[in-house]
Amino acid sequence: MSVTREKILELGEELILTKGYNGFSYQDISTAMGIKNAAVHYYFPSKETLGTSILKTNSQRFEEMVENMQNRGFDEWHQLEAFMKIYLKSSRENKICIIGSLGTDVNTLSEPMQQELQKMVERILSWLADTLEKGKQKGLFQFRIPAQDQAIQILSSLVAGLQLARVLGKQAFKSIHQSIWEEITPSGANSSPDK
Amino acid sequence: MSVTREKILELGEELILTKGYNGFSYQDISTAMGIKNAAVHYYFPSKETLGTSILKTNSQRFEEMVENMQNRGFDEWHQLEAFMKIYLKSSRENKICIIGSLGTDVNTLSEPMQQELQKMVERILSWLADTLEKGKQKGLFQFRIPAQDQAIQILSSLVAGLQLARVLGKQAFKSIHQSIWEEITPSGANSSPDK
DNA sequence: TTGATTTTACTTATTAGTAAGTATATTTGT
DNA sequence: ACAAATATACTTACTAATAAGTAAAATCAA
Repeated sequence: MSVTREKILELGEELILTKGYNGFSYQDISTAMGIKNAAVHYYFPSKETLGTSILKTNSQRFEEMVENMQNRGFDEWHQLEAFMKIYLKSSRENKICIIGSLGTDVNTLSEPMQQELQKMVERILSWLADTLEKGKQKGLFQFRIPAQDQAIQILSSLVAGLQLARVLGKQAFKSIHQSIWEEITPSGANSSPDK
Repeated sequence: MSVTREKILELGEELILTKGYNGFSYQDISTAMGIKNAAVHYYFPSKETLGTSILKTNSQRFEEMVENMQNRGFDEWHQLEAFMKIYLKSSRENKICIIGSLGTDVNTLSEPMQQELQKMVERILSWLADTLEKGKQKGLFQFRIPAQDQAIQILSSLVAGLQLARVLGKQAFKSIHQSIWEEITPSGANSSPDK
């Protein structure tokens, strides 16, 4: 597709992750790209269509990652590691997660955006629960509560971890990242999460 | 103080928790109260002063709650229960936590607001870590990681739990609430968190 | 009547969004 | 092959609405 369109999507996403959905405008995008705001409207007639497209792009990226990992035969441990690495990268870049960002603004979003967001979160959670369950059966993970609950628990920690880290400093996220890993990894053994 | 001022603070807080800081305007407040927007500016000359006041009110409320509980001789278990009940109430009312809300918008906030937010989060975390540590020594709680890390872990779960619940439904928060309690409560024993 | 409170009536800036025009490719009919 | 038609990718130049914020006048309460 158009390189301009892709750049707008990219920038729009970055703005959601740094300033929040209601904290950025088409002007932010157009001036950053050296184009006019009407050009942004050309590709995305309304902010809602942009927001929905950004959500769909995210879902697609997630789907591709999962498919790719499964094709390459990643075990559940390495799949979870890859998932958590996304959040580590966000922390490094001082960004939050799109779920946490839009979770704050959800009441101000259009129905289509709300539905797209819900679909995305449900899909991630179902993959996460599934991965945890399978990994547990293989002895890669340990946890006592139902896999679905453990999945919600982990996702929450990651999502708010990034938000807290922006207030308290990056160490806060590192602590959360480590705690998650220590909790579900069989007693202290295993190789460290980072290689 | 003035009842109008108090009402503005209350409404402003509610708007932050439902629509986000960048998702509400002075118009929202004034029309809801049946006054003119200039009247809101009379009490809070700028949105920043309103935001900062809301944060300070929150901190104060937290401080009063803690002091009150300690005066009444609440043990650590009941103190944590009371703290978590704040979040249960928010979930019931479909509100998120001010930390999560402003955590999303932090980059668009003025320095004074950012600092006030940081102070508040640090204070809550230090109380939580302290309460967890003391409770652990009394055998009320169990956990393996450092109390400070456990505190961050719990706060993150609560904060994002509310955000996820708004997308997925209230059951999501209940699951998180229960998971936290199950994790730090000595093996299944103890009375249920809700009475 | 004095001070606190609130309204009236603005301003300035920014927002999302649009209508109409333009330059450059790309396609199509002959 | 060449011109006409058309689609693509924008810009120019707006609008209507809303944002935060202000100055001055009016009202109210002691």
